[in-house]
Amino acid sequence: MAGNGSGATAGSAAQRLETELKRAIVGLELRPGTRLSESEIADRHGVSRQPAREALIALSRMRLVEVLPQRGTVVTKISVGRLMQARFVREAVETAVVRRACDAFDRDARERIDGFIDVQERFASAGDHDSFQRYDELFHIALAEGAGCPLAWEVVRDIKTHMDRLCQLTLFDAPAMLALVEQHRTIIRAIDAGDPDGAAEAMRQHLTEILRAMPRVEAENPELFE
Amino acid sequence: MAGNGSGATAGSAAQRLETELKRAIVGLELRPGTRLSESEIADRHGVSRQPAREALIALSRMRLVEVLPQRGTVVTKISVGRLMQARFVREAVETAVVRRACDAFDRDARERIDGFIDVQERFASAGDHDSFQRYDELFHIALAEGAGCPLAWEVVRDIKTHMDRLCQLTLFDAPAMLALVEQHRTIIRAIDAGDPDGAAEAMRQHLTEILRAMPRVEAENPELFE
DNA sequence: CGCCACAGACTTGTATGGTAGTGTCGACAA
DNA sequence: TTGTCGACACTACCATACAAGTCTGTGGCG
Repeated sequence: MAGNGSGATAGSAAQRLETELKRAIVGLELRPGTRLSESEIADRHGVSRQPAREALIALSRMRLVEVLPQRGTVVTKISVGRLMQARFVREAVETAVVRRACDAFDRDARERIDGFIDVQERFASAGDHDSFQRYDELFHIALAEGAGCPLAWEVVRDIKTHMDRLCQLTLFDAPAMLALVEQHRTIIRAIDAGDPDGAAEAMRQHLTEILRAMPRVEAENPELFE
Repeated sequence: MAGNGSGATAGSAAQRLETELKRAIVGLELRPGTRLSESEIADRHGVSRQPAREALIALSRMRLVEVLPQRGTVVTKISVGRLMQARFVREAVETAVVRRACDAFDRDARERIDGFIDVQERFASAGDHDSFQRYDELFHIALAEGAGCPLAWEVVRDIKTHMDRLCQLTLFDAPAMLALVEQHRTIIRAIDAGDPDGAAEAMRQHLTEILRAMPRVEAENPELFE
């Protein structure tokens, strides 16, 4: 209850550590290749080794870190190949979601989305990259929920995490972010119009756009890629 | 190396426990609603509570169990709604996979598949449900790998696990299993013919078929559903 | 007879000590 | 100089002990 300015104190220490480490990895405070250790993380966060261990195991499940038994744990490097596969899977799921959304879309979710887009547009104009990404996530969550398939979001979530890590390097400027917001609007317009093909195509372009800068980013930061 | 006849002794105790528990849950030896406990599992398998705990956490991530803090852990009941969503997501991913397979398909994987289907057909004729499912899994793995998207399988795997649990209740007879094998052949034929729409439609029907018995199964075993 | 309080036996969560395995670095011999 | 061997420091992994919360059953009271 005491105002958690930002560090949401989730239930268990393990979960808190997990979200905190995830944030740090996606935000590139922990750069790919960084060596971690249960003990160090535990000490640094003032908890025991057990929660730290469980957090690292969770992160290894979503391939944000790689734990090498009896050797150590490292932050996984960005893999172009895996990101291409990730985009492929995400495109398959999210285009299917928007297609379904054209048939039937939950009204509450539909209204929420308008608000999300508006707020996201403001953050985009302000160049607030982190808040922009937070509302981007809310948009895609509401899309899945509105289409009646929250499970789709659970599948997409981990994939999006990796894409977000790349986006941290892409350093979108305000116009680029505004363009992405406009793509969200295009998707929603197609859904409202009941145009499945148009919605799917808009989503496809949206996801393609996000990774377009990958070659440049890789050329500029080869040490972060594998 | 040394032939692991069946009880594949994976690396860590936690992982061994996880696969063993997963097998037991999918095989309905641990029925939905069963109460578990870290201590009991640890004792029963002759290890400490820690590996048992990690295994349960892993299973809770894929929603095979639900752990209620300070209260207990239960095997999740089968949810019709979630299974419908699961089919939706799986259909989205796997139809995309077969479409891509029509463009380019790895030759080694292609050859492996023929073998898988033949073996699976034999198990189907023999009415060996477990082995049938094992080769069904190998088929879908090879499909994803052959299409160059092993990540797609990782996404589908957990979903398929839940569908497999339902299939355990469906009690396919030999003709039904042979029909499913024939659907596999239809998918492959469409891929060989370079017919994306045909392949996708065949996959769609295949996945629809699997869940067709769900209403009957739910009516016969209401206590296993939520 | 019905209801409430309390005690005990559970549960998961956390902390800590000990173990086996791996890479590293330095001494030593060819 | 180079190749080899050995002690050491470090890791994740496992076992055990403790803490905190929840349900249950029971006994006393109204």
